Amino acid sequence: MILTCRYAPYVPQREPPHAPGPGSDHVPDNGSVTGPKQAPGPRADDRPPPRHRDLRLAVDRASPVPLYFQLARQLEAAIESGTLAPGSLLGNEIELAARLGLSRPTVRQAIQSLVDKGLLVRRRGVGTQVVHSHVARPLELSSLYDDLLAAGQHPSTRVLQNARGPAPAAVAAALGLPESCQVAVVHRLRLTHGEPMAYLCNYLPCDLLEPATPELEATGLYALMRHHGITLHSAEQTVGARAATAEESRLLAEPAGAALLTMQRTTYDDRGRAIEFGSHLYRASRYTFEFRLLVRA
Amino acid sequence: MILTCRYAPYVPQREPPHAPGPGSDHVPDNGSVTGPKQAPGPRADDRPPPRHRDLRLAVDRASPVPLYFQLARQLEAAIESGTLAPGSLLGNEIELAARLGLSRPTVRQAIQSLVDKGLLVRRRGVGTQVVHSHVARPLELSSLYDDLLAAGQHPSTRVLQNARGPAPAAVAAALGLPESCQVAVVHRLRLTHGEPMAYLCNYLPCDLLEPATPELEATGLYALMRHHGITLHSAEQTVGARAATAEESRLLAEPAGAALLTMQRTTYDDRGRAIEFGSHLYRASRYTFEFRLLVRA
DNA sequence: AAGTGGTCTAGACCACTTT
DNA sequence: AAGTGGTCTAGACCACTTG
Repeated sequence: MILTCRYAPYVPQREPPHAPGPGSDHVPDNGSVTGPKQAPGPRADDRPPPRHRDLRLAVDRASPVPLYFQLARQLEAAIESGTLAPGSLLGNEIELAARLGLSRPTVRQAIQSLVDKGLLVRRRGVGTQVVHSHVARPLELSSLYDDLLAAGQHPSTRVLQNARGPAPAAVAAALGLPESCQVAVVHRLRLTHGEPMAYLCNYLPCDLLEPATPELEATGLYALMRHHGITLHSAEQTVGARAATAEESRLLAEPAGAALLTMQRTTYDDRGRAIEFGSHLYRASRYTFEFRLLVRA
Repeated sequence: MILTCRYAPYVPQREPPHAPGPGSDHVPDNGSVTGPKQAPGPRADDRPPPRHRDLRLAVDRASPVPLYFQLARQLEAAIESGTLAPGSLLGNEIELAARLGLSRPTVRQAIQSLVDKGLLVRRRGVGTQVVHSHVARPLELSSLYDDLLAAGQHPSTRVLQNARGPAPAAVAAALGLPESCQVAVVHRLRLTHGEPMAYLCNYLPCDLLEPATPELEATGLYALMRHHGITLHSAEQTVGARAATAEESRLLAEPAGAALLTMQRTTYDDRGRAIEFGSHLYRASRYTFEFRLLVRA
């Protein structure tokens, strides 16, 4: 997962016509007292980076996969495998294009997609190089959903409630529905290895989808919605923390008043309709939320 | 802020040559029991969307600002102001290009940047339309850093410790430094309106920067690093929750054992060097973390 | 069948960085 | 001065959606 903070393409020096000059692209400021989870590679130094002209690259024009995407995948694989070492230069775009028999814009599109992923860095007058620390991979795959369904976690779902009812005011507002409109109300307990992990309350407009309990127990809500032909587009999330109530601590098998990680989310489809509002509680003792933040200067 | 979950461009139907087909692009599955913060616009229906050919657009070729960026800004302004109503179609790219005297790729670049921001949606065979709910704006600006420094919050910083010391094992690992290497250790209390808000512990390689206490009290750590010529590139963050220790609750003026929001972060510069590790504690009673998630199908 | 976006080409000029 | 990425053009063909 990539959290892009702000957009601001290169702009020549005279005239600062819009906000995003240097000094306005922030990454949040954080910190406390526990340890990180893994060591990146050895510390990078400032030796002149090696060049790579001998990379084996080839595209298949008969394939239905877009050329730029084929190239991007090969470069990504080379970076992951270490063939393209961190810090090495990619060789200029024109040469790369010539070697592959592609046009420069196509090569640029491939490279740009990797820059967007944080695997490459482009510097004008210098070249394109592989980011030194390649910690990108593990984090790309991590997400709350993946964490819950991850291999070896043996996730399961217990449906506590699945009914139709009037939307609470806050939910109606989030979904853009009239007050007290009927919605599908789903309360679930998500377990891993049979242990409770999260308590999930979701609300869905009932003209869109009323999930069946067996479906809910067999899969995640999003997979279910996709299966019903809904195209997810975006979501707005708020993460916080609070102490568990008596009932919550009972449900989640936590001590009374334990710290819980909270998340509220409104999800939209590709037409911009709100299709779901969720209010979730995670056991902080077993759960964290990881992501990667990219600063686009 | 935009959290992009996964990349996978359009791929023709035969042959699923790589992972990201439908069904592999997930948004995390969340939820709990409080209310959302604001109502989006009225619920979108399925009326045929209006067309917009009468939008006033013009680019200035004498300006140093890239043409695609000028266009993107104008479109964004039109969306925000409501001139381009949610759901309205943009008119096809060719026509738009002709009207502006631009080439199609340039217009596409402008549109793509707004699609990346989540303001527009493109559908093949249909057209480009404005996302129905335009809640994007407020969330774009929100970030932990912005929240703390936001207008009206009167943020301030109290430096509790600013010294050089050996890196704890976990910190050394995160920064890619040898065990017990000397690092700059900074402990700060961040206040808003004179009230404690967060307790921030940061570690920096001392060959990079040793911040002066007055600097730390006058500004944020990132602004300070940028001021010293460091180019931020990316960060990896982990968000969680736990109960406060006795000392933490005292520092943050919270009751004993209160739930705190935790965040750990490693920041990298544009050469991939780890330039900072932070471990932060936020008062959950006053602080949440908001972001937007875009699903790229 | 018509209209849309998705991809691709083969050039071009400019701005920035380094030597 | 040389080399790099940043931007831009004017076309082209294809795949998908809708009527």
